[in-house]
Amino acid sequence: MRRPDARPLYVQVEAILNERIVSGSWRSGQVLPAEPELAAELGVSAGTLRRALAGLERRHLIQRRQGRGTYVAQQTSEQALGQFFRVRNLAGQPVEPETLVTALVTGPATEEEAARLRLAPGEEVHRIDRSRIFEGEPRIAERITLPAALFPGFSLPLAPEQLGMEIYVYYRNRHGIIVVRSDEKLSAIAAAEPDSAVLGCAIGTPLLLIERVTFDAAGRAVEMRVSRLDTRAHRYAVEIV
Amino acid sequence: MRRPDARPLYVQVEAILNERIVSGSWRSGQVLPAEPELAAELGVSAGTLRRALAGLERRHLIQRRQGRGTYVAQQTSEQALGQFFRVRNLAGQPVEPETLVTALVTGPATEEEAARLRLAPGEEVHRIDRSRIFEGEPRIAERITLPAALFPGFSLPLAPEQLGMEIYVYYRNRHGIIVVRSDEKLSAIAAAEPDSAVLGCAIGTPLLLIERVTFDAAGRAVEMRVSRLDTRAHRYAVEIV
DNA sequence: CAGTGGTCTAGACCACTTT
DNA sequence: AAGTGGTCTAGACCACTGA
Repeated sequence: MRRPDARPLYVQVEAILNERIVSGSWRSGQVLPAEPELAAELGVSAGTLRRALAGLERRHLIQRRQGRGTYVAQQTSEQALGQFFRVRNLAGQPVEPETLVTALVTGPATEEEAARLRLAPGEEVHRIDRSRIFEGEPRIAERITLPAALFPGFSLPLAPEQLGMEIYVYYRNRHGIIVVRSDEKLSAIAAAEPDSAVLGCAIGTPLLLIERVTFDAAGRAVEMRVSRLDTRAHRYAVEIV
Repeated sequence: MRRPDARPLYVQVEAILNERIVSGSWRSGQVLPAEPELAAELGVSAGTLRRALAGLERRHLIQRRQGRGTYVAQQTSEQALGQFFRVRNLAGQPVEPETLVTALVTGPATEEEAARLRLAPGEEVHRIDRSRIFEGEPRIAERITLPAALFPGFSLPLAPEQLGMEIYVYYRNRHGIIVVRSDEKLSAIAAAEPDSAVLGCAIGTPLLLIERVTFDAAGRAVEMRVSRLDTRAHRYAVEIV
């Protein structure tokens, strides 16, 4: 293989395969060609291909299973990937909260949303407000903002109470959006009026504020999420993962 | 090489090298034997050895430099490793605070310290209280607890105001303590009296609380750190790294 | 059983650093 | 120039999966 490109071969191969996944040539859940076959097609040795695949696996873009094959990653649930903090109980077990979607609207991005998501002023976004409920008690108030251009038709099937976030994950898989990185910012704030209503806490209660922007394998900002956590009870531990 | 051990060879090799670093056979900053030499000594191929070295490098236990050699990792400053959150200003630049050590005492571990650090009841610990100062304003109040057994003679040169934490890093390197992992717990609390005095904020101000236990390459709990961050100003972003 | 990914080896050559 | 780690190849064999 001629190499005017200065990057190592395995890096180039990784980029090629990354592109196939991101562009949708290879769909979520699809099985890749066997290693010798792929190596022949790309004109590299098996070892070089394997090194590229290892990189993709480390970034959770593919899943390799001995004896079965290599698959494009599927993000079937929120805890698989794209969830960057986790709540555990004091025994150390992960706790899965219920989710209640309280609003789902589409409109032009605010100034802050546009800046964080790198959108042009006035571009449309979908906004999802939801609360997350632990043992019957709402502990997290959350707003998710998505660029409408990346999730076409997203807001049409409006039935927030029932659907939870399944459609969101579905759209992500359909549109080649595979989350690989997020920028996070932490702080503590006092609960204001709307938060206190959702979380059932007094105004002024200290809340853990997590502001997160998430990027996909193509480098696009695909989600902005602002979470307010009521950690009063100290029955749970919040960790960043 | 005979293999009653079920683990892959490269995993075994990695464990052997890990042990040499942890036990102090290879000191911090020391250069390792060249790859062909090491491979011959261990009776494995160069490829297998390189795979083991890659694992150690991923865990930051060694540093490889093309043309020069492979070195045991050196944790010369706190930001190198062993610091698990980072403060940035709004331009995204990392901000390095000043450090003021306010107390340095040695005594028996509290119940909580013993539990977190996995110590027997009554074992001695060193306790360091310090505040971290950004642009002249104290923003973090922090207590570091170290098992005295791992840091012998640590408290002897008592000059808290001047020394900062250099001695601590020095001791870590000397005693084969290389930090590789930490458990973290996040929450928000209201500032109590002592915090408000250190941080110069009103009682009740929301503070970001980070409780962290750090482990070294040998799996020992080597540090417990409780940090209270005043994020009021919102001139900084806190991220977990 | 055939087909897959996982391990391990041996050797050639390249790129970087220091003497 | 000599020595180091980095890349790339080719091929043998092992371990797992599913028909």
